Amino acid sequence: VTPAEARARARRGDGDLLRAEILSATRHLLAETGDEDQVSIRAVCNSVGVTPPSIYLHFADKDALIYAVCSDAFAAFDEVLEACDERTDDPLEALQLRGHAYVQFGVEHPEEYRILFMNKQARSKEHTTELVAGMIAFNHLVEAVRRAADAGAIRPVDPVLAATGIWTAMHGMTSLLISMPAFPWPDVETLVDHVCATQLRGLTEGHS
Amino acid sequence: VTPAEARARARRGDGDLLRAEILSATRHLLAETGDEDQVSIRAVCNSVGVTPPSIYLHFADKDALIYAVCSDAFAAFDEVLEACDERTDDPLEALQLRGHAYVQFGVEHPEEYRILFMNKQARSKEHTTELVAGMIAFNHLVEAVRRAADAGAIRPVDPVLAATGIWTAMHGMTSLLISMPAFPWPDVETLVDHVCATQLRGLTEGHS
DNA sequence: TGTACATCAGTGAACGCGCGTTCACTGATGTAC
DNA sequence: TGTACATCAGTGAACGCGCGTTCACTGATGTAC
Repeated sequence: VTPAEARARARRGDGDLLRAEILSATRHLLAETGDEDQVSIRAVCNSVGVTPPSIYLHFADKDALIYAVCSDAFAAFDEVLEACDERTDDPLEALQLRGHAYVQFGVEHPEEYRILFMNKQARSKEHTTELVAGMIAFNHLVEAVRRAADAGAIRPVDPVLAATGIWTAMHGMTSLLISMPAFPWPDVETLVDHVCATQLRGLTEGHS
Repeated sequence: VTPAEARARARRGDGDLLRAEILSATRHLLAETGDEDQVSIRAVCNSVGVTPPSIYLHFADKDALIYAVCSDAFAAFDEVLEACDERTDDPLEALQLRGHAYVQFGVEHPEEYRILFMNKQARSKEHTTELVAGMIAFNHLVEAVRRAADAGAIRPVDPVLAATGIWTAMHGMTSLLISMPAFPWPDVETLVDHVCATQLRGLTEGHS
């Protein structure tokens, strides 16, 4: 990736520069290889142009490195989703926009998405922190659903249950698009439109 | 697991007995550890009470072993889903039953489900075969949707698109229940009911 | 202005580990004569 | 009925690999006097 030689040693107070470079290289490796298993300490070092032990000057261990990447990704994800609320005044349309943005983010950052949501087991110690970040994003969706319910746009269902349903439906498309690229998918936009529309129609039916 | 000593060498024509034992041990290891990465050739051998090279008398390589397990799981999965059609005459209820059965299978066989649908990359050469098995199961769902449409139970949507939507919605619940056990899930039955009902109501709306 | 010294950002080499796989073999089982 | 032999189910030991991590170190950078 990055030529392994380019890097010069940082100046005295600038040790943290390497930290940023390591994070960026890890992100790029994840995106390029599309496989968390290929993102080894050694591969990251090689791409930064540095030796393995130097990682440990900046991260406690490999988990801490991966976690830092994911935590950034989670924040970016939540930001993208929250931005949807600014793009419309119609709470129903806002939910639809969120759906599209969700799937799009996953498809564009498949390996980060995989780590965030398709991970096996927990990322041990940091697990709780990661879950908290996830709960914040999830609660934003619950609020968006509540706004739709308050506006009378959908039936007065339990917003948490409805949000869970919407989330799982969006995740289903996203994760399968990532995992099974060989499946004869319909056009992605068409699929997302259909699922969002069906989901929202199902939440609206019997009402206004 | 199985005591590593119990096994006696097979009789002359009974070499295939070991094959069955290996498959069964692999399945149990997957279920118990809940982690494909922990299912190594060595772990399987240890659990069967046999040495590593003997695996290669029965399987070309590790991929072939894992593939054999998955292929069995896929067949069992499809069978469970198809059985739902026998349990009712109402095509809409049949779809609902399929949904419940789908999620239940995944939750009860998380690691097989993970390998079948949450796998990273393809399982190389066998990939095509696996995809074919998946397509057969998927086409069964398409037919179930078509029956519902023909009976007038849902709007005359494109059955492939509708089936894809249903599949992704069921997969979304299943895979997240597997990946994120720490999330404060609502009662699983309630969730599945809600998502199935919403999905089907969305497909019915505007129609009878 | 010059020099001794502490600090800091990294390095080089090695550790132990478990993995999939291969190779030459062993020894019980059944068969041919 | 007895024995030589081919076959088959497995073994024991080793291979090379890449991994995360640790340890003692180096040498440039800045600071104190």
